[in-house]
Amino acid sequence: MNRRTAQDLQAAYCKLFAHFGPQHWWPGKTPFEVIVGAILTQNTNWGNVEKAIANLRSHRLLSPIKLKKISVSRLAVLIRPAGYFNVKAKRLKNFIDFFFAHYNGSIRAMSKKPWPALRAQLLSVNGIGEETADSILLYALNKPVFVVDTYTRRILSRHKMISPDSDYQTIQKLFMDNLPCRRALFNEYHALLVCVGKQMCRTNPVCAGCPLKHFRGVPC
DNA sequence: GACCAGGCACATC
DNA sequence: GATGTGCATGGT
Repeated sequence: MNRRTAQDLQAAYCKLFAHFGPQHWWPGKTPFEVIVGAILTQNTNWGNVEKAIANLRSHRLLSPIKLKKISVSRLAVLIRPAGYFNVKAKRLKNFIDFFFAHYNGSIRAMSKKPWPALRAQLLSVNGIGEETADSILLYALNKPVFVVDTYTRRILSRHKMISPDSDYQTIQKLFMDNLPCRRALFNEYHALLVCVGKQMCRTNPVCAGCPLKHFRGVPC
């Protein structure tokens, strides 16, 4: 653990939490719905994902067994609003196949697997990368794993806590080595980073009202 | 009409 | 190993 880094990460968290308050993530009704959302939200606005999930719900398809039975082409039509619908339909199906092959479609059974081993398994599924795997572990299965996304990288890079080309695991390790290993903290912190990231200007270095303004001597 | 959004896999060099 | 590209909708 690096004392300065730990202090900075904790200070940033406090600023974000004081400004935005609790985010109550992930916005999914069940662990399975969280997993579906994690795959559908890849490089996509969450609002579009909600439309796709609403379609699945209105057709009563938001269950492992129903998605197991549906064809990829019909699934693609239903998730169309989420974008990349052909790719994502295959990815959802890949996950479902994996889910039944290893855990008989049971969240409880999957959750019993030690998370480092489960993470490796998830990464072997075509269409599940590091962020999606970690989102599933943290938000669907309540494992103490930090999720790194575009916003996390952008914010830490701007405040000179990482170099812009740091890889996923380096950034994840920064958080996990320097914060208490608490699921609730990792959950809230990532949600808060997304929250501030959404309103952060990507070009203008000074954002009025940003809770991280001048954090570590950087305008915002 | 351009730009962007809570990535990932694959081809190419 | 690093870099580039395809995938696609909907909001601003």
